[in-house]
Order: sequence, then structure tokens, then C-alpha cells
Amino acid sequence: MAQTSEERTYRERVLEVVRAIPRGKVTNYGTVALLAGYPRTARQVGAVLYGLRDSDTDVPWQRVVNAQGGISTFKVGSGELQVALLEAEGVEVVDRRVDMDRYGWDPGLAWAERQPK
DNA sequence: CGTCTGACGCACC
DNA sequence: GGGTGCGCCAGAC
Repeated sequence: MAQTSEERTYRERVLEVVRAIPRGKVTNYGTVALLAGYPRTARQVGAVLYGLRDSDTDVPWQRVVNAQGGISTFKVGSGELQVALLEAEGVEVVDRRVDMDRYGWDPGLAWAERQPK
């Protein structure tokens, strides 16, 4: 199985990046897409996370918010849960929003390069 | 194949 | 600060 893994699915790449988000920090959909190697696919990142199942407990999806620091999941009914999970790890959520200057995480493209494919 | 959709982002007003 | 419009593109049909 050496080289068949050459092309991981889009979904796998996205989840890898999300798993790399430090506890107590958050990032946005666009950044996840960029780090995953798929620029401009922020919406697809949301689609992937939407498809997560309860068994995917190792994916800290709550650490992904929109570019304005807002909780986008209220729109699909899991907003309250996301807020609870974030506050549980020390991230303050004021008026359904997170202060990106304080909690934002963005390692930059160099980080993505260092990640093993 | 062609179309539609949307946990987004950004330019504009 | 808020609201609207439109481009984006992988996946579902």
C-alpha cells in the first residue's frame, strides 16, 4: 500500500487539518480549506463537517467557525452544542461569536508543507 | 454527462 | 456597524 494513498479524498484531507487545530483555539472554514490544499473551498469544508457522525469524536469540529468568528452551525441546528463545546475548552463565545484575534489559529502554508502526505 | 446545492468569503453599498 | 449579491467548487442527483 505504498502509493495508492497518493490521493486522499478531499474529506480526509479536511478532517486531518481539523484534527490539528489546538485545543482552546479556533480557525475558519477558509483556512482549513487552504491548509488542506484546496484553496477557495470553504463551503465544501462545511459540507464535510456536516456529514460527521457521532463516532467521529476525534474530530474537533467545534473549533471551526466562519471568517467573522461567528458560529455558522446555528443554521443547521447544532449551534448551542458548538458553543457549549467551545466554552468547555476555554474559548469565550460572546453573542454567538469568538474573538479571532485572541483565539484564532493559522499556522500558515508552511505548516501544510511540513505535514506528511 | 448537465444542474443544483450550500456549517463560506468577500466585495459593495 | 449591518445587509445584499455573487463567485467559488466538491458532491449529490
